[in-house]
Amino acid sequence: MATIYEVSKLVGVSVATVSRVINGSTRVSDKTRQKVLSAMQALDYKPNPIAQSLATNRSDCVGVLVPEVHGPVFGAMLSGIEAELRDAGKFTIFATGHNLEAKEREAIRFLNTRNCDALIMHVEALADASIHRQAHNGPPILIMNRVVSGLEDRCISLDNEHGGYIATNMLLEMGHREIAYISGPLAWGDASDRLAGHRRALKEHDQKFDERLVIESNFHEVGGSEAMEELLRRELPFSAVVCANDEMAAGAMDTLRARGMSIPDEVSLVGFDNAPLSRYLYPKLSTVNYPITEMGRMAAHWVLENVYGQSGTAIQHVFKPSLVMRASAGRSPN
Amino acid sequence: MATIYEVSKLVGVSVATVSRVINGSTRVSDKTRQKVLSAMQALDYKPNPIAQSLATNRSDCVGVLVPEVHGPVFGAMLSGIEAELRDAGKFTIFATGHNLEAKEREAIRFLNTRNCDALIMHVEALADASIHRQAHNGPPILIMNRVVSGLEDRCISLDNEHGGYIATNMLLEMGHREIAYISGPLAWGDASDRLAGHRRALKEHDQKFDERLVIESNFHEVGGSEAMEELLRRELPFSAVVCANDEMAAGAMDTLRARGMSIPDEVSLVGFDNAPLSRYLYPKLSTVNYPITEMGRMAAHWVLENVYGQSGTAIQHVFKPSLVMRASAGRSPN
DNA sequence: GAGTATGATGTAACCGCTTTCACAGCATGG
DNA sequence: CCATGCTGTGAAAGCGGTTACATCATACTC
Repeated sequence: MATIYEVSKLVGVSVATVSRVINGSTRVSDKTRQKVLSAMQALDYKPNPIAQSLATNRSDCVGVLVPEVHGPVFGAMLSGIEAELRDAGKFTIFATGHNLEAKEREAIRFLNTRNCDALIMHVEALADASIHRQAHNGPPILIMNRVVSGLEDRCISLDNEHGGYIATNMLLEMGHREIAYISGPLAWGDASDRLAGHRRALKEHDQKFDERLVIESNFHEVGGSEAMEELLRRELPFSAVVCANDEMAAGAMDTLRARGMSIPDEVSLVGFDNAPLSRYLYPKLSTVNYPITEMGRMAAHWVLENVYGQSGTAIQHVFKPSLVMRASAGRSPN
Repeated sequence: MATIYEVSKLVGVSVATVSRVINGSTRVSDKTRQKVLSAMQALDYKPNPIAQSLATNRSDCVGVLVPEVHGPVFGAMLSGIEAELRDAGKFTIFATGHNLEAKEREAIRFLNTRNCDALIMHVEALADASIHRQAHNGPPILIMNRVVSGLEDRCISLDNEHGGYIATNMLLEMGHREIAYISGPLAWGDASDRLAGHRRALKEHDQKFDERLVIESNFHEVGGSEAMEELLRRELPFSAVVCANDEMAAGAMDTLRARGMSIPDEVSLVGFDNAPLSRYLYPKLSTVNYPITEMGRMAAHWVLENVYGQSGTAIQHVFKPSLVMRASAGRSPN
């Protein structure tokens, strides 16, 4: 690889001048700039990004911390981030945290050693305090799907309460009255917000909330399946079930089918996330769309603006979910 | 951040000695090493990886080029690669190529500018010649899911022919005789290899191959759906269908259901990939497992061994797919 | 005990680029 | 005609490490 010295030698100027051309500094005469540019071309010169990083203390790398790479949500998020950053010539480097505090902490340390210019993180287990610490010591951070108080302007999240609301509201408007709810772990903000939305919808329709129709589960397929079994065991009437994510809805659907219950004729089912799997279920799952790819793009935008000083669109911190109607939810049989 | 100079000053040795301690060189006395280590600890010193890269001409970054991040296959692959590399302290940085030649080329150039120590790439559109060129000019490369002649030792791939064989073989052993086949684009090696396996199985069971029972489609759900419609339109008898991937099987399943045909009682269905969606379909899809995560891990292993000189397991270049029996395939009704 | 191999450490060049500061040359204004 | 202010450029000092080579004890050989 040619170096900046060879370019400067070929043109007969100093490396400083070549550097100025590379970085688009205005303080170079047009004639010199042209000569430098053609020399760069002739030598097929490309600045060494490592050396640039060392000199400028920037790495052009953005670290992304996700629970998992595969899986519907995070893959889509990474995808949005990468697309946006690459357009801007920045590199995405990622690590997985598996929703375990130790792993998340370790992943952050790992990314920190790389001198990332910014960190975009989706952490579940890490305490707010740790996030604050990272925010104050390390590079700028952006937090996905979580609102950390005191760092609201660093958070990009979904209005989960609204999502829970529109799911239940739709069912109510279709005539359902007894609506069961399979929740995620209520210690997690998104799960409890979704449930809160559900409760608000009930309240607005003057339906009283019955705790016995709520099962706290784990966001996994098997959990959804077991939760549905538990619901049936309780022998309370219900004509619809809201699941706090699509995977649990898939499990619930399995259980209902095993019992020979028809969806949506006997029981309507609504999921949350609009994950790819929701389209493959039978019947296709009505669900709440989680615009995770756009949220990823937005995160990248934030970084481009606030870290790399590129001006762009206004930042949207809170995204609104919307309903996706498919076959699994219908009018109440009553 | 503390630098190596501060450490050396605190201990009263030269930076060379500190560097030797960092890099585990043996030529340091135990006493000195201890002093240096505790000074490093005291100052919370971490070597600057950028500076190390500049000095050693290594970046500790491995570039990964995938068609997409989301989607079942590539997410899982990335996942395997990342897990393995991170354990070794190496960074994964990725770019997407979208199976378009221009994008793939551009992604490689992009990764090249980052001085990756190695490239792991899953490219579909790029011609063999371009791959050879990259192999000879850039950093070491590893090619996933494709066998490039002359670079066989740089390829990690699935025995697609075998996969096609076991799918059809299983159906034959269950008594099926007329077996239709929905293929991917035959211009792609994996698609044509799978079909070849199908034909070999037929031949070994003395069944003649009927071209009219084969539809070339596009690996997408809608394509599978349309292909199934076309098959039905041809009004040839068949009791089973092999689909060259799970997505097309999902589409085919939709069509069959829309026609009121029961699976597997009237038609058995087999997919390929063992993608997550295969478990969500109803009935759950019998399919051929594609051990993509392990293949990703293996790719990472190769890099660790051949680029970073870590010794490890033997490299397996060709992976064997295996059958995953679920509900969508049963005995022939005849 | 002189000669020599060996092991621990220091010196300084180097990796490729950025950036501060100095300075020459030239136009401007009084 | 001289002080002044710009412009374009170069010299050189970093950025934070690694490493070839030199140096100096020390241990070993005979």
